[in-house]
Amino acid sequence: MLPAKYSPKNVESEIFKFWEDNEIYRKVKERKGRKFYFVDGPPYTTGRIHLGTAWNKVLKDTILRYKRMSGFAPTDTPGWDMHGLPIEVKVEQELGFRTKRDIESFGIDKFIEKCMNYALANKDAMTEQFKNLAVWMDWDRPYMTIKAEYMNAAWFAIKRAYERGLLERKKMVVNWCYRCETALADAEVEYWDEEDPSIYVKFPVKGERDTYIVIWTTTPWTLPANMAVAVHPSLEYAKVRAVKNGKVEYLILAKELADSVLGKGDYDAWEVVETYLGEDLEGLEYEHPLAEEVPIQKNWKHQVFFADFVTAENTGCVHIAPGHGVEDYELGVEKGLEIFNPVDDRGVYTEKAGKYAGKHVREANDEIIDDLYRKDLLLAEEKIVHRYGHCWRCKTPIIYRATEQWFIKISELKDEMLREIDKVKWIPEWAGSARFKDWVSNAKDWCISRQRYWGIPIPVWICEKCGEMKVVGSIEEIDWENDLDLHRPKIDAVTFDCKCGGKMRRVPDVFDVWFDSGVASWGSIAYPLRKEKFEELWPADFITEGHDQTRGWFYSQLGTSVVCFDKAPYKAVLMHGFTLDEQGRKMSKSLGNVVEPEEVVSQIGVDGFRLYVLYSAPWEDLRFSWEEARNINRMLNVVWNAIRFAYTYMNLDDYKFGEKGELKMEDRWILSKLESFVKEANEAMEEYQVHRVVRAFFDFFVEEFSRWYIQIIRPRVWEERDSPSKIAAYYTMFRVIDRSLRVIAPFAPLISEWFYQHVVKRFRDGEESIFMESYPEPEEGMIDGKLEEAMDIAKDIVEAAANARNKAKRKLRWPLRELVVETSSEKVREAVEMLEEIILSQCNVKKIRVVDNFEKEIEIKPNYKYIGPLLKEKAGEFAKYVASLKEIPEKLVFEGEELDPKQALLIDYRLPDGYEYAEFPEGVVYIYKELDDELMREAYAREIVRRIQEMRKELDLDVEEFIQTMVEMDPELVKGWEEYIKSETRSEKLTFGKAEGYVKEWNVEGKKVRIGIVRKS
RNA sequence: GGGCCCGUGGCUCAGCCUGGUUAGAGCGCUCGCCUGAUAAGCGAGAGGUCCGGGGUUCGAACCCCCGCGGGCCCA
Repeated sequence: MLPAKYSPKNVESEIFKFWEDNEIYRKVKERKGRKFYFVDGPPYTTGRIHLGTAWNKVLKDTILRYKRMSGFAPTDTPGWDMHGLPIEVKVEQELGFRTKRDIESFGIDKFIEKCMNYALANKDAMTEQFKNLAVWMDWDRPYMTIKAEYMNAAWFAIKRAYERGLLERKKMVVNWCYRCETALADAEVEYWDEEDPSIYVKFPVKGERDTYIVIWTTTPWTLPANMAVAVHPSLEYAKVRAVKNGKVEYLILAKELADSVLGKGDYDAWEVVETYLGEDLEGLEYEHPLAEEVPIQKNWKHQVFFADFVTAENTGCVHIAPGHGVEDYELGVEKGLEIFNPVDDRGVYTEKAGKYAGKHVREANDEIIDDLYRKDLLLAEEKIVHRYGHCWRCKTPIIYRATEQWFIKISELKDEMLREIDKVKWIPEWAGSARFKDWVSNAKDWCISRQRYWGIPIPVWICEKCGEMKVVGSIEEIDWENDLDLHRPKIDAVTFDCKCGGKMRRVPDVFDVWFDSGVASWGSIAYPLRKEKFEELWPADFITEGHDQTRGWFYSQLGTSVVCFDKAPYKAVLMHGFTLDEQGRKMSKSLGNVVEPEEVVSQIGVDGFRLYVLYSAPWEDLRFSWEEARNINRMLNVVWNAIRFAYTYMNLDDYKFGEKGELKMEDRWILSKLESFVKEANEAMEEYQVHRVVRAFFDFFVEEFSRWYIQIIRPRVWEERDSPSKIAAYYTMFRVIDRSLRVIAPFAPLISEWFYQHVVKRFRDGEESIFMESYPEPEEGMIDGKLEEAMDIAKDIVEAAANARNKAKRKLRWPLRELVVETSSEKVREAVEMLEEIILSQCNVKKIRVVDNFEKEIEIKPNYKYIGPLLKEKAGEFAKYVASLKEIPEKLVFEGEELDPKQALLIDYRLPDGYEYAEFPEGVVYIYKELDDELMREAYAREIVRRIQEMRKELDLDVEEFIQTMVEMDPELVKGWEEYIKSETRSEKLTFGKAEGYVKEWNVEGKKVRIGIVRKS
């Protein structure tokens, strides 16, 4: 016997042990197969996986298992993204560090060692978590971004970029984290709402008394670096005469914005005195508002320029600080302005900032506002809540700073990248054609340098003396001791001799970690250090990641790959969603709505978890719901019970698969459904539509197989040994179970393997593991569309009959004389003919009849509500006329007036006595609800049988055990059904008299009946 | 301001690409049933302006346009 209840824990522990003891994964992997190059998007080694990571790997595992069963030998190397700020930040926290200086004094070598140990430990912890989700990947041989052979792949890429003129060092305004003291890529900036000052500042126009240009900013701290003001050339500007406390000022700003801006200041009145276009303003000079506080500003000329990026918002005059804004910078370069940046790496003003030197920019805001106020240059001050960028790791608000950085010139590669996107198969299609293309179209040059420690060192050496630059494209060009020793600070000690006689030293930067993972498609197979695999496999056949990777891994990979090979590194991309909480919010620690994968697994098991996440469309976000998750488990339990049912009898009879017996209609039907299901699964998998397989599985196995097929064949399995009909049922059930399990095995590997070992291999020879079996392909010859359609109709009829019984209050246990199907459909007629036996037994009726028109009587009554107001006093006469009607007239003419019969008449159908009806899609079903004596006796017999069965159960008798039964009742009530009762209940003897043994008193339809049973030992 | 996705009973979602019976499922609810899969299982019923408005079409949840609401990303 199989366990009565599905216990995920027992199944899991047994199968995990079985796999391990027998090295099943290794054996499966050794099998030959067609190539399928899958590249694992490396999760960052944070130490714990979350729901989304778990979903991601389960999705990958399912596809890999499917591919293996389908004759492929997919690559399944897991990857780990191990460098970068997140780990540095963690280690810094552990050590209590606050700045880079803490690291330097601690020692970079020791710091790097800590980072490495931390990353390795996290990797191990996460590996265990993934293994516990039954993810089969090559865990003993992962690719790691910290390995020399991997770092080499990044060096190779940067050398290619250099050779193609796509590597550039330039001063550029970048996202800067002053806590981490490094540049950040756009992909590393997270946006959320932040409250900032919103100030309107008056810049005094040179040589014109009391005249000002009005600008607006949310970053007062950038004012010390102001170098210019920008206006839009074709926007209309105004000089406004404004009066405050009797004092007159002239303010220059966009005309259409004047009222709203002046309204914010304390002006008593204002009027436009002059207007001009933006282009007329060019060259207008002004004095820096903080020239006294920042004396260096006195050295430079400040004037108005025009620029197209200016919009009619705020004041229409934009404060330009080329050292602190991307557009500002570009304008600055164009106009030959000083790229003035008085802020250091830590976000602290340098000496150049005069009065503010030594202050942190975030703290300086208030002081600057005060100074402006004191100088009467502050027109208005407000607060604003707006989206502002933050460092993705330490959450510090970023600032923009002009610094020297290394860039990949994406701007020159964009067209090629966009072309490559079109060649990739995207699932869903819009992931590529819309979302990704949009990102790439707007991409700027990629800043790949970081002023940090824990990363792949940028392999650029520069001569101290002559500035000559050398880009190293292979680790073989330098000495390295072991594969983990290419990190800082060791690499910093490597120098080259320059032609000029000087020493070449490495630039101190490390790579953006997105560059690390960007080279995964060849780094993971150690190219170019080793060539064979690359030549055989590249590019990847398939990758899958979440939609956040649009600007992450999908992008970084495409960029590096186009640089190196002019080609996309992947052929197909499945973009999956995010896991959200039940309300559709992001899961986050601060909201306290985080659900851990382990928590889910402990409640519903690994297979339950996997099926749950694979149940909905992968590209949709997944709102996690406990209710839904448990629901999956209930369905799995039905699967369990269905297989257990089949097993019980097949096992009892020692069935061996092969014998087919005589297939009946229901057998042929479910076998047809099985092949339709297999077909659907294959088609869906080819499109990576995993959810369709899971849904089809539950539909088929729970709905069709368990709830319908097994229901129908139940009596057949307790026929005598060797009955051809019973053998046919066994054959059918086995085939269904065997093939269904193999279809669903990639999704629910543990329970499938368990059944394979305990059930499938009990009745036929098999492989050592279900994962050495092949994935079923549909045998289309067995699909019988007509039969499937007929069964749908039969189901509808049975359902309607149940409905009618409900109305007539006749339980299913009570047999009924007749079922009439009224229909005009030939298909229904054929279906009834074909499947009569099934309908009869499922409806528990003796006879079924199909008619075009059931002999019912109609009663026609006038609709007084309608005719009353129309016919007034003639209504009574009309009623008489209606009473004479025998059938519904097509035309209704009364007293020369034509009436619409549909409105004027109410039709009542009266069924002949004793009938009840219910509708079904193709007609109406009628049952005859009265029971004659003969039917009553059968009904009683069934009632008695049911109660004896329950008593057997209470005594915990074996299914096969015989008993003696005594019933205290009038034997006439079940006359003619004695043998039936005996055989159904395995009673050797049935007597009507004093009950002995285990005795119970029952109330059967109002009659007291005492039943006694004695077990036959 | 721009791009993308989503909006279907109380809840979670299929269906939409490829227009065509009376729009489905599960959960929940109400009422029943079954009892040799049984601390399970099954059925029926109630419950839907398929976000709104236009358009195309003989016909629109589905295709097109314009809105509204939510989410993500970008400015």
